[in-house]
Amino acid sequence: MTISSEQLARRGHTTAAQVRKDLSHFGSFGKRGLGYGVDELRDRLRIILGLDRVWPVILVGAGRIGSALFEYPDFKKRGYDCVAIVDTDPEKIGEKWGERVIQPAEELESLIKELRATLVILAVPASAAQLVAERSVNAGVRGILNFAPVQIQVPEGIPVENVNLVMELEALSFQITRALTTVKHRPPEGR
Amino acid sequence: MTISSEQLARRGHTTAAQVRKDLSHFGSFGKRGLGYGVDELRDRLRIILGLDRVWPVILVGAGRIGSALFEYPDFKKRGYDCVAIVDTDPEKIGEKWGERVIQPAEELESLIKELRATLVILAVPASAAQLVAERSVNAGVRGILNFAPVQIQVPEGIPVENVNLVMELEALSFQITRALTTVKHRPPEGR
DNA sequence: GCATGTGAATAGGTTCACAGCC
DNA sequence: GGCTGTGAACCTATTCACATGC
Repeated sequence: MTISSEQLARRGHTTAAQVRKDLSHFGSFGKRGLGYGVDELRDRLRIILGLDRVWPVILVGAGRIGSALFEYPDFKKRGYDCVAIVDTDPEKIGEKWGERVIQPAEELESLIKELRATLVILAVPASAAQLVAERSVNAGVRGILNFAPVQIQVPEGIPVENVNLVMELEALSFQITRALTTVKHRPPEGR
Repeated sequence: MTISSEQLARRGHTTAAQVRKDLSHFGSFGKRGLGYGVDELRDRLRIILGLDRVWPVILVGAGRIGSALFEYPDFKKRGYDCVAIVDTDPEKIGEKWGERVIQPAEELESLIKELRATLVILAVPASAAQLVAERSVNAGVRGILNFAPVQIQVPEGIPVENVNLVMELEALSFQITRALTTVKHRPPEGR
């Protein structure tokens, strides 16, 4: 089974040249005249993305966002293993989510170390995010997925990905507003 | 109260020159020798982002992601008004979330038209996302925030923002993996 | 004097177009 | 013949550096 850069481009809303350039950056694993072997491509990308191993993740914050994430269907399938959940709320501590029992937030550092967690998901209020991030990094975490609507400060070399609902909506309102303000289809100039 | 491009840059993890260039793209509203008036800057950005009006939003899917979004604290504050919630699950239809009653998904088109909704949030399974998107656009929606882990196809001119937990985690694993593979601090060459 | 706003210089990313290989 | 891989051309974005105006 094989797929061409052209077909990949259509699926990803991009161009064939772009697909080829991007892939070539990591080596050349297509077959000229044929395309890319789907299985080989999948396996190569798995390795490039670091998905050829299991990443132990700790979820901080057992609120609604936390539970939505925990239930996310592909989470485990894609190589991420939620090894612990912590929260500050005494009401929630001890509660069982699937296999996992919600633990007190004070345990964060020891859990990170014991379970060798490499990633944390911050599903906490904005006011708590910075402190939790610092504690996590000090305990040895290598990357942070931040759902709190604040820009957290971490040492260089620790990647942070931010997900912020309001900013996504703002991106939409901006584009819609701009479309209204701008000439619809600036005609190709001349001739 | 005034703030300099330098200060803004530090907060946004960027550079002063970048901040100035970006803002200058929309006009020049700083004071030389002083910086930017915080209030004026806020107001200008509100207008640029289209936040000087209320955007009626319909939430499609009353599962965990949907409820997390609905509870999101800044949602309303920032000018987004969730005017309706729909779901296909008969168990959920009729349930009350705050002021709103969950409505049957068949009503989607009529709700969009009646309530003049401009944005929809797709918090539905991947298998349903494309159809819901098409129905929404046909009914007049102007932008889509998609939480389903599929790339949806929409007519040109309809902005779509995607939020995909697994892809965010993959971005982290990629960066961590690459840091391990790459020279830590390629020394400045020469001398 | 100080920080903006902006051309000029630079770097980075995308598209073109075609040689190379299946 | 068909599609990849890749230099070269092109285009866009970032950085520099300084004239401008408070």
